[in-house]
Amino acid sequence: MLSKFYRTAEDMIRHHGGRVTPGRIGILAALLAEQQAITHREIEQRLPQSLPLDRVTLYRTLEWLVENGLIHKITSDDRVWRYNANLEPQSHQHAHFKCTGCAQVICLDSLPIEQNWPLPSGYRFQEIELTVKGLCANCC
Amino acid sequence: MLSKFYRTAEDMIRHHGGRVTPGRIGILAALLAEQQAITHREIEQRLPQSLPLDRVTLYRTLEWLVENGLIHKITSDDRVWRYNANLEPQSHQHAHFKCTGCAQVICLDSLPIEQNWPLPSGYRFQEIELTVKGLCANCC
DNA sequence: ATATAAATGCAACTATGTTGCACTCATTGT
DNA sequence: ACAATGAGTGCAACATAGTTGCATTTATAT
Repeated sequence: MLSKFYRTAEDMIRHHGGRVTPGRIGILAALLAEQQAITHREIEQRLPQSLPLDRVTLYRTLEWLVENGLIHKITSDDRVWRYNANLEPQSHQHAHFKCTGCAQVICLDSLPIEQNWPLPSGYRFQEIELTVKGLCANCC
Repeated sequence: MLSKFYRTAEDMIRHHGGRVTPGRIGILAALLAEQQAITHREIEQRLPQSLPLDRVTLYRTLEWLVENGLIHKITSDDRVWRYNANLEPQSHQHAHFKCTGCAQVICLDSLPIEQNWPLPSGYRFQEIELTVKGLCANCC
C-alpha cells in the first residue's frame, strides 16, 4: 500500500543528491501519503513501528527536507508547524486552508496572489502568507 | 507623555463595562502607545517599574482585552503572539506585515480582501489571515 | 463600611522545539 | 569486498511560550 510512496520518496531523495536513509524515506513517504499537512506529532504516529525514530532526528530531518525543497512547512495559529510534501518543486506559492473545527490543514493551489501590496514607503516585498479559515466538509 | 494613553486606556475599559484595574490600564496604554504589534515579552519590558505584573496576569489580561475587542492578536511564524490595540472596534479585517530582518510587525489597513475563495465543495469560509513578509525601511 | 465576585500572584506544569556531544552507518575510493 | 570518513542519529539536557489550580487581594455595588 505505502510501498509506492516509499519508492517515490527514495527516488526524490536520491535524485536530489542527499544521503538515503530509512528515516528520510519513511518521513517523506508518510508526507507523500497524506492529503493534508500534518504536524511533527502526527508524523511520529504514522511512522511504522519498524522505524523507531528519535524526536530530535525527526525535527532535523524535516528541517533538511524543507531546506532541500522536498517538503514545505506551514505556520498556524496553534503555534505548531505542519508539513506537506512538495509534489512539484517550487510550488510553495499557494494559500492554505485551516479548519477551525478539527484543525485540519490543506493546501489551496489556486492562488490569485498579486505581488503589488501597498506597503509603507521604503518597505520591500518578499513573500506572502495566506491562510483561509473556515469549516471543512466533515465539520460543517 | 504616556499619560494621554493611560487616560484613553482607562476610558476604553470603563466605557466597555470592564473592571478598571492598574494592570489593564497599563497594558492597554502600552499597546496604544505603540505603532506596531508587540509580544508578551515586549509588553512586559514596557510596563513601568511602578507596575509589577505577573507573567500569568499579563497573559490573562491580554486574553480579556482580546475577548472584549479592545486589542487583537496576530499569529506569526516564530510561534509568538503579537498584540495591537484596536483603534476602531471591529477593525480586525486587515493584513499584517512582518519584517524578516527585525521581526517587526505592523498592521496594513488597506486590505482589499475578497471573501470568495475557491474552497473545495462542502467547505465553509469564515475568515482570512494574511501576512506580507519583506523588509521594513530600517532593514532595507 | 461591607460583601462579593473578579482580578492577581505564585507554583507547578505542558508542549514544542533546540543544542551539544558521542556514536552509528551510508557512501566513496581503493 | 573492505576500510575511511563525514553525514545522520540518539540521548540528555535545555529553552521558551503559554496554561492550570488555588489561595489571596481588590474594584465595585450595596
